[in-house]
Amino acid sequence: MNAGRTARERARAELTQEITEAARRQLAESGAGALSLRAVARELGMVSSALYRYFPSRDDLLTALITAAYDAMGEAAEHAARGGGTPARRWAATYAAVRDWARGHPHEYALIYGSPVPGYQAPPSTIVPAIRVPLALLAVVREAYAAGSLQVTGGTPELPLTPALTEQVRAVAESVAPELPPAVLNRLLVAWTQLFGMLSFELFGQLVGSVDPSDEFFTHTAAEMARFVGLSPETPF
Amino acid sequence: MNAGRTARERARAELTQEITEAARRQLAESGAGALSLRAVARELGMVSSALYRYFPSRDDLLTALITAAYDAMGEAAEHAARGGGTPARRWAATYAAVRDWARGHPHEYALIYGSPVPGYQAPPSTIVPAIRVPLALLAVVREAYAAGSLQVTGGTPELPLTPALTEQVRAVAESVAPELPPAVLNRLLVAWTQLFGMLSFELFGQLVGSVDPSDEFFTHTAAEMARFVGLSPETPF
DNA sequence: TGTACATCAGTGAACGCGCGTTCACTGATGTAC
DNA sequence: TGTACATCAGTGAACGCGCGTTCACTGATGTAC
Repeated sequence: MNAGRTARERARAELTQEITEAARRQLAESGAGALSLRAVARELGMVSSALYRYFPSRDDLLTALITAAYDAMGEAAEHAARGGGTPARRWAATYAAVRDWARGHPHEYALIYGSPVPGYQAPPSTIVPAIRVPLALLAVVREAYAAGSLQVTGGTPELPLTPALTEQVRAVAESVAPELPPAVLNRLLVAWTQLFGMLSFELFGQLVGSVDPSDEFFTHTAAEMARFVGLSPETPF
Repeated sequence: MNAGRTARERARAELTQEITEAARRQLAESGAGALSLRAVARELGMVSSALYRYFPSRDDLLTALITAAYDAMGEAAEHAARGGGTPARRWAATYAAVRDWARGHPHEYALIYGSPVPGYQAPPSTIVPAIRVPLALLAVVREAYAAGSLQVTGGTPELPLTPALTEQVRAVAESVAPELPPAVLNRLLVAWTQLFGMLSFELFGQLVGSVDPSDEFFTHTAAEMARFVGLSPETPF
């Protein structure tokens, strides 16, 4: 029987959760600058050394936060990508979901897409949550491709990939979308980097004085990028 | 005569320069985490309080660094944009110059394009240096447009801007390129955000496991984006 | 050219602060017989 | 079911560290007459 063991373990699991939550809250409210083991302990009414029962070091707490942030954004993206309508519509919805999450959680966004935290090295376990957003976009493209509605060169005459780039992109495709032509996956990578460049510029204040507020710019660019990767606005799914 | 005044003032100017340089060096070598008034003073063999004769606070030193970083990158971009060849070639050269600078100065890049520094608010004086890169790209496009070699919709069928977006973009155009159609400037904004999204992803480690190293991807995307804004690869300038 | 005074650069000590981490400890929870 | 022991959570004090900023000061550089 593990009822006894469970009591202690349940408490442990709960408190681990509470610590992560408090840290997330502090990150969300005051930014990475205010995030520290001691501050988290203070918020929970514990002594700072007690946290070491749950996280062996500050970096492990950071990893938990980073993972949680990627997962939250990834989930929002996946949910939107699974929504209804044409592929172009779902593509745009995914863009919007990512932006909404980012604007709602600017400090968490900065933690994962801003400057690397000094002295911190993200462990490999963060890779899987980190690619949920691009995989959600990829899923939309794959379904359009499977349905035969994808315009492989996105309406633009072909600009051929070099052999080396083709090889690199093919290696990526192998593990995530073997059926997709490299040119398509390459364009998806371009769109992916554009999306987060646009978002970072908006959130980090780089757009002040140009397209700010950037709702219109964002929506239009989402549509433009949908077509760039080959999702034609006219094609119903 | 101001020889006397000059002696003191020259010393002052020199030391101000030395402080900025030491700070820049420390930022470049150890990142923003290691940057502090005290560390800079230490490197110069001064006592930390002495720096207050030159910078009223840490934030003013930060501003000097941010301005210097923007200017260095902007100068590299402008130089490349003024180079020879077709507009598409100069466009690509500008992309390459920006990337080279960023890779050569990752911590300075992170300072200006990464997460905002906690508690720091950039003063308006940083705007002018901050837009040197996009203005360099814009200059290339403007010349192509003036020469009549610009394909206004970049080879793709038109995706019309909404009235609100047109208005916003036109307002930007007014101050930097009144003759350019909003659609063109809008695409330039897309390219601009893509460029820095791609760069940040490369430098901040987001591309690990996909197109990394990203030389090929970067070069190809530069060409693709040149066409996206309407610079046809075939058109000599 | 010389003297009296004002300006300024740099010193050194101190302020109050917060940080991550270690360590010996108390007391509660769980386990084995 | 009851007792003896082991495990674990949380405490509180302390470690050594670095930070930005203030302040009264010394001594050098510059200025006015």
